[in-house]
Amino acid sequence: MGRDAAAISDVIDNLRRVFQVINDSSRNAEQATGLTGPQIWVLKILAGDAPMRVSELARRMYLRPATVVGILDRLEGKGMVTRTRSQLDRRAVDLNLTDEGRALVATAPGIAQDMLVKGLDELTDEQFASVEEGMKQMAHLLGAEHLVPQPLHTESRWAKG
Amino acid sequence: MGRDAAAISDVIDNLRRVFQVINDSSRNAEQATGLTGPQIWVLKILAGDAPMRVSELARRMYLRPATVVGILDRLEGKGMVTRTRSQLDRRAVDLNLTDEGRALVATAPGIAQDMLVKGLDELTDEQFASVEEGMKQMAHLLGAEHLVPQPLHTESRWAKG
DNA sequence: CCTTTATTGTTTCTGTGCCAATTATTTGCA
DNA sequence: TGCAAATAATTGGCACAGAAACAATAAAGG
Repeated sequence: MGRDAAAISDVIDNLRRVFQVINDSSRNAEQATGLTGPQIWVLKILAGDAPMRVSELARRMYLRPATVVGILDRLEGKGMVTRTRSQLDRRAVDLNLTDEGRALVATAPGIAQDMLVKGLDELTDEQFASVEEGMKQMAHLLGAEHLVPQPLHTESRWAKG
Repeated sequence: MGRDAAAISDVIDNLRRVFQVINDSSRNAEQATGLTGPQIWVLKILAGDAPMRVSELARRMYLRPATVVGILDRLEGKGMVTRTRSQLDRRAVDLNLTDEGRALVATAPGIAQDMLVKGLDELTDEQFASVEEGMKQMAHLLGAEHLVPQPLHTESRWAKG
């Protein structure tokens, strides 16, 4: 192989660091609010567009309804969210924030993607160009350019060679 | 903000794609072998350096011992791995592959990190330089460059703004 | 109208991941 | 030597995440 193994290792280490920061960010939010990352995520979405149905929430989070049901159970148990059977469609459930939920989401810290957006915005043109090109290459060499981007969030099982 | 929102969005979409490919890769391996990503990962590590202790395995996977114990339980149940109490240090456990485990790991598909390494190796110098610089920037703007890189693998709870 | 089909939310099961506490053993120091 | 501290693996509890199966309800079609 032509390329320096150490340089490749550096690239992958940096990818790992990106993961780690986003994980840590989620954990910090957890410490600060007593809620987990996914739970805060739900509150943020509902704060923007309540009432909302379970299926729509799941769609926005790129998760299965079965998964968000569990998260909603815990949020409901903590008094952050209410479930109301819809009058129009009795299969559906309308999700709403309680006052407490609204209060919490107002103080919840920004999460990793916010940092990413803000950080990218503050780069010089030259720096940004290298990030832009680098990520494009990374996606390309994994044959991933054609994929519809999925969430920055799902549980990732990264196997390591 | 000075930067084009669409360009930022593209960068983040590509990061998402990288995640997705690695997730999908893990799932494919799962389909092909009947074992999960972490389980295959354990076999690959043991195939390279058996016997090995639980703590060393956990260290290499950047996971907690408590976590790999569960994975080992399932692998042992499937007859892929053996646990033997060490003679030298009776607290420790020596892990080994069974013949079946060795056979399986030989046929298990390469996983995402393998693709990443191979792909990086095949880039032109110019392409590689942009990936290298781009990832460095990405880690930097998350304030992550000082971190000891953690696993490309742990469960990631990515909150999304 | 009434049967078929689709949608909605839920439950159950498996497999991760973390932390905190426990047990057994070894090490190291007074 | 003897006892405290460190270490190795495990256990139990919680929170996600996916897949599969399910009941209730709605929509569509003959």
